[in-house]
Amino acid sequence: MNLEAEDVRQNEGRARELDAFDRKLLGLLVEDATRSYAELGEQVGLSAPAVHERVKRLKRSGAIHQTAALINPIAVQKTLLAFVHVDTAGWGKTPELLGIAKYPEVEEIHSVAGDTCMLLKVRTKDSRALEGLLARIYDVPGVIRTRSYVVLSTHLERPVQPAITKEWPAPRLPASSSPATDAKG
Amino acid sequence: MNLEAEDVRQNEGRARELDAFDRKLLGLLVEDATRSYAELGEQVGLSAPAVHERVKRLKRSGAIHQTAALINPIAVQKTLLAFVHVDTAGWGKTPELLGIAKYPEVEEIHSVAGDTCMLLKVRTKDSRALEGLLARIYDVPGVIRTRSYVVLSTHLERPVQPAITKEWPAPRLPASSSPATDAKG
DNA sequence: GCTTGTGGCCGAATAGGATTCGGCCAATAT
DNA sequence: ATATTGGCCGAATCCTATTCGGCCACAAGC
Repeated sequence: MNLEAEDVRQNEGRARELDAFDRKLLGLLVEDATRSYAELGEQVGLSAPAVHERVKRLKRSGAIHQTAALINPIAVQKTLLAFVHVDTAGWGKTPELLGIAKYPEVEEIHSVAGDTCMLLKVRTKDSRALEGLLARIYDVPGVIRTRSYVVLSTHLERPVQPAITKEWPAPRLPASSSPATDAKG
Repeated sequence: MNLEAEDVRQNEGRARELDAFDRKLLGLLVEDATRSYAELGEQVGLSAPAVHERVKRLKRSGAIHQTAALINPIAVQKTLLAFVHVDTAGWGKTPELLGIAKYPEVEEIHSVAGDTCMLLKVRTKDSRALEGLLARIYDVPGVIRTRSYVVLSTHLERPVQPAITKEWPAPRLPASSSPATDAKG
């Protein structure tokens, strides 16, 4: 789908605040992006064209940056998940390390504060492959050491959720109240 | 052939090996699940109905377990990403901790091997909210301590990739000290 | 070797949802 | 009070998903 040349108004950053409708739509689409506009409209109380318009805007503004099929790691032979902490000598070694993004086993690369410099999420076929990947990481100049946390079992793994907890219960008090997750209209 | 049993056939675990077509389709769909079957077919060299059939099978078998809209955390006010390591007293404290999954800020919960018991990926509005969440975690009986790694910047973050590195390059040998193995001019 | 059964592909036809189009209404600016 | 803008709705259109026969290749059986 190409944009009309006439109105090249790229209001990319122009995303005005999301309202309750947008939040709900995001929630539904994160859960299942194959829903029809008609069904979405039914859920939130809008017509299909109105929903279409909003979703288009959410995509245009970047609020939705991708619609992806999430695949079962087991099905593609990736049975080992690990988080790897990487310590580097000095600072600014980041660009070097980014080269490992070319391996499809690497899913995340973050710079973190704390006693480690970079944090990786990697998913490999087996421990042998993890070893191979670690070897590549050590090959990067400036890498001092790594610490790997191999995942034994995953209890929860989901995409970014649009909902936000408004009120955090006061600690220490075994509160009997509900978590009070999201805002609604 | 019992036709009346058409769809009751839950060959969930029956996923026979994925062939090259399936792999390619998975790759394309992870990248962008909104592509039409016609386009997918063009890319991999099959007709639209054939692709449809395969994708349906991939979903049925669980290879594709969800089709989701991936949203920009900034757009939903979640600017803080952190990984939290949780140490618990004893073993089997897991079920208790799973209760925090009710907070939409919690994206992942894993049991890991290493010097920590559980590993969480959490995304909150700000450090204040992270504090609130940590408080909830500490409220869980058996939680000894936590260590949080706050992400300063994310360089890569993507869903599970179907591709697998077939051959890991041999690690580079430390240059000077190598004996007379195979070095030549 | 030849036949039968099965799985998977294709092109064509149908059904269903995405997208477009006017028109209407409310809130804001003039 | 009136003009303007943004956003919604129902109806119409267009495109894509989905279905339907039929064809072909491969494997097991005679």
